[in-house]
Amino acid sequence: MSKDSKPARIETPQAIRGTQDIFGAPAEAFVRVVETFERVRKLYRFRRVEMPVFEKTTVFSRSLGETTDVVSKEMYSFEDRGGESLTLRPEFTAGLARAYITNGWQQYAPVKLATHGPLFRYERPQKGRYRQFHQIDAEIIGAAEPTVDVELLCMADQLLKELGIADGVTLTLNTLGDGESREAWRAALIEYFRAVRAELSEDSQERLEKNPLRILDSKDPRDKVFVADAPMIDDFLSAQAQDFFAAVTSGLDAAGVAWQRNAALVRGLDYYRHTAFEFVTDRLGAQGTVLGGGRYDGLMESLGGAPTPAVGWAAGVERLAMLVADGGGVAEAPLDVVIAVEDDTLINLAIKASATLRRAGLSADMVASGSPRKRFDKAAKIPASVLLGMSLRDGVVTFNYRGADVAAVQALLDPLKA
RNA sequence: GCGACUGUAGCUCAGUUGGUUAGAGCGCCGGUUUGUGGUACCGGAGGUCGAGGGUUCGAACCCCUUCAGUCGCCCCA
Repeated sequence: MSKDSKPARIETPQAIRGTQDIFGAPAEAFVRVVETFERVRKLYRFRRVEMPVFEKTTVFSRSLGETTDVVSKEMYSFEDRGGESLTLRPEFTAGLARAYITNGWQQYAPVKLATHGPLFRYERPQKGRYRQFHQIDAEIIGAAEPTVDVELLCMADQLLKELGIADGVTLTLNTLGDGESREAWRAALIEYFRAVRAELSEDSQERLEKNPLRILDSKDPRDKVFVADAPMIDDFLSAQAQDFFAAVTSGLDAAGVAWQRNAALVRGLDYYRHTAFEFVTDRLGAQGTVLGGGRYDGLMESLGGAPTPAVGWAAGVERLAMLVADGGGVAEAPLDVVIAVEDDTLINLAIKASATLRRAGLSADMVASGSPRKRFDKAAKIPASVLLGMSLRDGVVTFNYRGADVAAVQALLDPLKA
């Protein structure tokens, strides 16, 4: 096309902020995470669920609490043509709870569920945080026993080990107690921090009103001074709550799952009870949590269902994939055979050879473009077990094999020359 | 929403106190070695220096605005 007849240049649309196009080694790491999750989840007999990526907004707003920042600013909500407010799912749990209720999954209770896929949050992107991101998710719904908390954590622990990233990751564990324990603790915390209010950071002064438990994991040194001596949940636990937590920790010990107590680990939402946990690392910058979850016995009621105990966790696939990639990574699988087509008259023969190899279960690719004399060198740069140069010499089709163990390939392809 | 840093070729990046026609490596295209060869050599295409405005005789470089990216804060279901 001449310069004169070139059409006016169209501006290429940009990708949406916070979305990613994953390709090559990072994509391999991504599927490694998902495939490992699928394998491990079957070992624990978690049942696969496929869920819609959007729900009525109320599914999330009721479960999260109408007034929180999370609901008001950080969800992708829109109206459909009928004027109904819909939201791209920002988490799995609420949708699974809705499905449990609307589909009558009580009949399967206690039921172990596993799913994975994209989630959407309207946030400023940074390392390990995207607007469209992906999680793997496991929930056990309809069981109140600490045994299932242990099983769920055990599965998470095995997953991280099988991904080969357990070394730099530690399980931090806490209990929020039952409803009364939690309320008593919360009241004590408010009283304690109110007394020193003026000396807290600006952010924490606001947290005192909106979300006092969050002061406990403030990063500001002005807050940390007081956090160290803040009331601990342990002083407010009922006997039953103590027993529950003891059963979880002793179960983890029995399963050989290492854990660390973190008395400052909290959840912002009111429906969380008892077990709360995060697997954390210092290798991902500010985003230290690799996998997190807890027991949410109060959630079902907030969606209009019968009181139903449940516990679950979710983990960011991108964050796990980054750890997998940092720890040696995952290369794209090398080819079995690469064919350099050094003469254009041999292209159909090469196509036939490729098809033969692939039908025999061998991966094959061919280099058939550009200067014929450079194709061999180009093919030689592609990692493959066998390199086959196809050329025409004095009118004779010549196959030249290089690499380790060419015999099997030769046996398949040499007959094609005739 | 706030802050810091960064935008130069398809990719990774140079580019001096502002001064001729903006460079390198890799990649891509073509050629040389008439060859059993992952090496080497020669040549070529490809850039409105993110965009817009300003200062200046002159801007990739200085100033303003804007867009985008990265990292952090807030938030973290």
